[in-house]
Amino acid sequence: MSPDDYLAAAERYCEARGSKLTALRRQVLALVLSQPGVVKAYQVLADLQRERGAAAPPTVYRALDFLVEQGLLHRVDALNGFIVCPHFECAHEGLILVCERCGLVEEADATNSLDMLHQAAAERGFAPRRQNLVLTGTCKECHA
Amino acid sequence: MSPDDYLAAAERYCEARGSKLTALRRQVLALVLSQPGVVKAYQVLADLQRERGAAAPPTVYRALDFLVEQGLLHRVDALNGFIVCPHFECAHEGLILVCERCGLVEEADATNSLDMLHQAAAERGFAPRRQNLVLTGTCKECHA
DNA sequence: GGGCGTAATGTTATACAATAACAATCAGGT
DNA sequence: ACCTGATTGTTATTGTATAACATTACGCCC
Ligand SMILES: [Zn+2]
Ligand SMILES: [Zn+2]
Ligand SMILES: [Zn+2]
Ligand SMILES: [Zn+2]
Repeated sequence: MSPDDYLAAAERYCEARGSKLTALRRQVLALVLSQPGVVKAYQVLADLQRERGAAAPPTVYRALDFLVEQGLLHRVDALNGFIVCPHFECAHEGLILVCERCGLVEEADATNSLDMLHQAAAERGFAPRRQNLVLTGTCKECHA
Repeated sequence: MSPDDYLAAAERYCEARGSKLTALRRQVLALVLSQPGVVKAYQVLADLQRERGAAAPPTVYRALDFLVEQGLLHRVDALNGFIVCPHFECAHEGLILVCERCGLVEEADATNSLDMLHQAAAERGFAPRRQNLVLTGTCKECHA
């Protein structure tokens, strides 16, 4: 899906769920889309400053928080960064794979596998609400 | 296991695997042990400064990195913090449960469940080396 | 013991990440 | 026009982590 298509789909998605994808938020989303892999907040900030002239950290953090809230982005704690969710429409549980050789970051839809984890948590009386699962290793391309 | 017993076991463990648990590293480990739940680097730094008079961030970060490397601590990315591993002796895959009500952080040994995740990753040609898995929710005590 | 190489620690400075607090603006409803 | 709540702007600060280089401690060979 091209960035433009993604943006259009995101518009419709927010419209449908009653949240407002404002010009600023849309611009931030476009900036994230314009880069491959994981994107850092301060990188977005720098890009935004190039396009707008002035911007401060809260501006970009608020927009990123909104986008994560809507499910358009996922935050990757292990990297202090964000990735675009390729299938925000359908409810899903994310599993993030990080290649330590080439830096590739991809999202695997591992909904089934995660049931096991939730079960393991439930055995200890723990009720999970959200998750942040990262596997670090080597991707397909980088296998020695 | 008491902190003293833990420290003694850690000594033997490092000895056995040929790594050096120096006085500084041992002191940092003791400081982490002295606190419940998740511990932040700058908290350890403050404690260390109280005991030693002077210390800088690299000192505590290097010690923490060593302890994580040895498997005595786990880093919890989602919290920018560290927890003591209660069973560093046996190889295991960690799953960290974080209660958003009371702040409790515990480690569940979910080795079996994780096979599924690794399998999901393998299907994409990805070879996981290490992981950081966090579930956020409510613990047994905090269920409304 | 003296010299040597490596690992560990000390020191200073800086980079990177995130939020607090408050002001100004915008958009929709009455 | 007026009110209200959401969004954005602005300034300042706090928190997290590492770079770069100096110094010290330790094991080993001679
Ligand atoms: Zn996703
Ligand atoms: Zn790779
Ligand atoms: Zn553990
Ligand atoms: Zn709790």
